[in-house]
Amino acid sequence: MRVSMSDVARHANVSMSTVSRVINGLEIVKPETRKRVEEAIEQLRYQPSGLARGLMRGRSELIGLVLPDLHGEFYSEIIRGADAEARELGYGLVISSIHKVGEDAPGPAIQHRGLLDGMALMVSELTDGIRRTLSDMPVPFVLLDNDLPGAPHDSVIIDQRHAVRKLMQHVIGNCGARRVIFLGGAESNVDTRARFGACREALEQSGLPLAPEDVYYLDFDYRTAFNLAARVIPSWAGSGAFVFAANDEMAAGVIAAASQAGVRIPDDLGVVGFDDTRIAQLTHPALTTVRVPMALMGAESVRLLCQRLQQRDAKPARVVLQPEVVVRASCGAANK
Amino acid sequence: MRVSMSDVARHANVSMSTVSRVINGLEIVKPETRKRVEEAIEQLRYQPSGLARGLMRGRSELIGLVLPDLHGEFYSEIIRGADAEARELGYGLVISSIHKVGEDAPGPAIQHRGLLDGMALMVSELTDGIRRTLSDMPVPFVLLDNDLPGAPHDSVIIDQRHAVRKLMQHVIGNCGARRVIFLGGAESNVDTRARFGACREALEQSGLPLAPEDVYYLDFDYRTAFNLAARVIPSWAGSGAFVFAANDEMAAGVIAAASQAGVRIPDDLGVVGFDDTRIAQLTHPALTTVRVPMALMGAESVRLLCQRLQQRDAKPARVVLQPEVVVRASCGAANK
DNA sequence: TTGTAGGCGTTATCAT
DNA sequence: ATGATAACGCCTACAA
Repeated sequence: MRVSMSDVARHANVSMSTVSRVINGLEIVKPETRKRVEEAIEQLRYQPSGLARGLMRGRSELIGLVLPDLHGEFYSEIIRGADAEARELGYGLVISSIHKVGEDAPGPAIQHRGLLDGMALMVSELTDGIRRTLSDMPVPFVLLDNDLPGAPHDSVIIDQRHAVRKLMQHVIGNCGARRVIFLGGAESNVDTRARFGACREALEQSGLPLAPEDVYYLDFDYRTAFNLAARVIPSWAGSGAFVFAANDEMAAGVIAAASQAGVRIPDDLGVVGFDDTRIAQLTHPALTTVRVPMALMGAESVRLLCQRLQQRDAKPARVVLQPEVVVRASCGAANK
Repeated sequence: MRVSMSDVARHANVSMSTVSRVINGLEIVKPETRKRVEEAIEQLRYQPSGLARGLMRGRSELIGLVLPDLHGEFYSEIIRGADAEARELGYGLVISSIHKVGEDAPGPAIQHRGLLDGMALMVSELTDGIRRTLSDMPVPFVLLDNDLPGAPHDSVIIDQRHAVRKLMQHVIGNCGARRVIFLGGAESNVDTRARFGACREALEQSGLPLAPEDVYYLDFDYRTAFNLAARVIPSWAGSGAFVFAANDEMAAGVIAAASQAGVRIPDDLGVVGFDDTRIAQLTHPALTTVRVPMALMGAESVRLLCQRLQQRDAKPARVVLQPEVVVRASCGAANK
C-alpha cells in the first residue's frame, strides 16, 4: 500500500473521517464534498487497506475452506459451491488442502494465519491430532461430511446410511443381488467407514452375507480398482454378484476391467458406485450410483459458517443433505 | 481475536517485544524467558492476529487466484497446482471465479479487498473493462494463459500455436486428414481464438481448405457438442474428415454422438481434442489430444507472483509452457 | 537480553 | 456535515 487515506484527505482538503465516510457510503456527506473526495481517490488510485480496515473492525471477511485434497471432481465441486455462496455473502474464500496432518502437524498452515474469520473443513480421517486441532480452534468452524461430538460446531453432512440402504434395497430387491463385494478407500477413511457400515447393516437386514474376503480396502482410485479387478474379476462374476464401490472412480475401474476381461456388466456382474460424478455417465454401461450434492455441500458449509459469524452463540446447527439413488444401466434394472 | 499479545506479555511477566520475538523465532531470547512465554501462549490459547501483523509488515502473505470459472477439471487442476506451490512458498491462496465481468463490473470482488499481496488471474475474454481493470491493478499480478501488451506483468502461457501445428501435422501427415472441422468455444474466447488461428494457419501451410461452414463456435461443453454432432455428423463423416475440437469435452461429445449415429471413429471420422483431461482416456476410442500442463500452470503462476513480490522491479517474466501431442486411437494413427 | 515507544492505515467516538 | 483523536494488535528501532 503506497497511498493512504490521509493522502486522499489532504488532496481533497478534508479530514480522514470524511474520506472514510465516503468510502463506506455513509449518506451524511455533502454531495459536493463527496465528489471532491471521489476525485481524489480516483486520481491517486487510492485503494483502502483491507488489513487496516480488518484490524479496526475485528474481522477480515475471509473464510477458509480446507479439504483433504484438491484432486478430482468431488472437491472441485465443493469449491465451486463454496465460492458461489461466499461471493454471495461478501466473503473471500481461502482454499487449502491438508497435505500431511498428524500429531506433529496439527493442521493446515492456514489456521495459523490468524487472518480468517472462520473455517469450513473436511477431514478424511479423525486422528487425535485433528481432534486436538479442532477442539482449540480459535475461530468458528463448520465440519463438512463429518461430525465431532464434544467440540461445539456446525456441520454439514450427507445421510450416507440412508443412501446406502436405499441403494442396497434397489440392488437386492430389484436386481436380484445375492452377493456383494465391497470396495472401499482406506480403512480409516470416514466415508469408507460410513459406507461400509451402512452396507453391512443393509445386507444383514436382508439376510445376505458379506464375506470378509469380499471386502477390499483400496484408495478411491480408478487405476487401483482396475488393477485389482483385472486380477480377480473372474472370481467375482456369477449370478447375483454385485460390486459396491465406495466411489464412482473405483466402480468405473471395475467396469473397464470387466470389459477387458470379457465379463459382461450387468449380466455377469452388477456394479454400483457412489457420488455421481461425471464419470458415472461415461462408463459402458452407465453407472448406477448415489448422487451426492457436492456443490451444495460447499455452499451450505459456507452459509452456515457466515451465519455463525453473525450469531456467534446460536446453538450448533447440523444440516443433513439427502443423497439420492440414480439408477442407470450397470445394475441391470434401469427400467424396473 | 480475544486475547492479544499484551495479555500474553502480562501473563509471562515480560514485555510485548519479548513475546513478539518468541513468536517470530528471534534467537536472542533467553531459553528460560522463551519457555515462560511459550507457556503463557499455550495457556491463554493465544493466536496472533494476522491482520495486525500484516498491517505492520505491509503484507498479508495472501495471494489471489482468479479464474473465469470453477467448473471442470481444467480449473480444478490449476487450483491444485497453485495450492501446492503457495503452501510451499508460505502463502495463502484466495480463490475466486469471475462471474460477470463487464464494463460495469470491472473485476472480481476480490480485487477490492485490498487484502492481497498480489494476484494470479486468468481471463477468458479480453474486454475493455478487463483491460482497464488490469491496467490499474493496485498489486502485482500475473496473467495466466494470456498476455497483455501494455501493462507490465508476468505471464504464464502455453504455446498453443506450436501445439496445434504439431497436432495438425500429425493429423494431416500421419492420418491422412483432408478436411478439418473446427469446434470452438465462444468466438471471443481467448483459447478459441488462439486454437482457431493456429489451426487455420497450419491448414494453409498444408494447402488444405478450412471451409467457413466447417467452423462452429459452441461453448466448450460436452452436451452442446453432442447435440450438434448428433444433428450433422453424417455430413461430416467421410474419407479424410477430422474434427478438431478446442477441448476434450467437446471432442468426447462428438465421439459419443458418432457412436450413437453409427459413424465409426476413426474410420469414418477422426476426432482430436485439446487439454488431455481425464475424459480423453475414457472415450471409445480414446482421444488423441494435446496435453496441457494444468497443474503446472497454476504452480508457475504462483511461483512467478511470489517471486515478483520479493523482487518488485525485476523485469517482467514470461514463462512459456510446452503442451505435447498425445496420440491415442481417435485419430486412427496410434501406431504410426 | 529485554523494555519503551512510535507508528502501520483504518474506523469509531466525540466534539464542533 | 465535518474534524480531531483514540483505539485496533502488532513490529521494530532504539534505549537500557
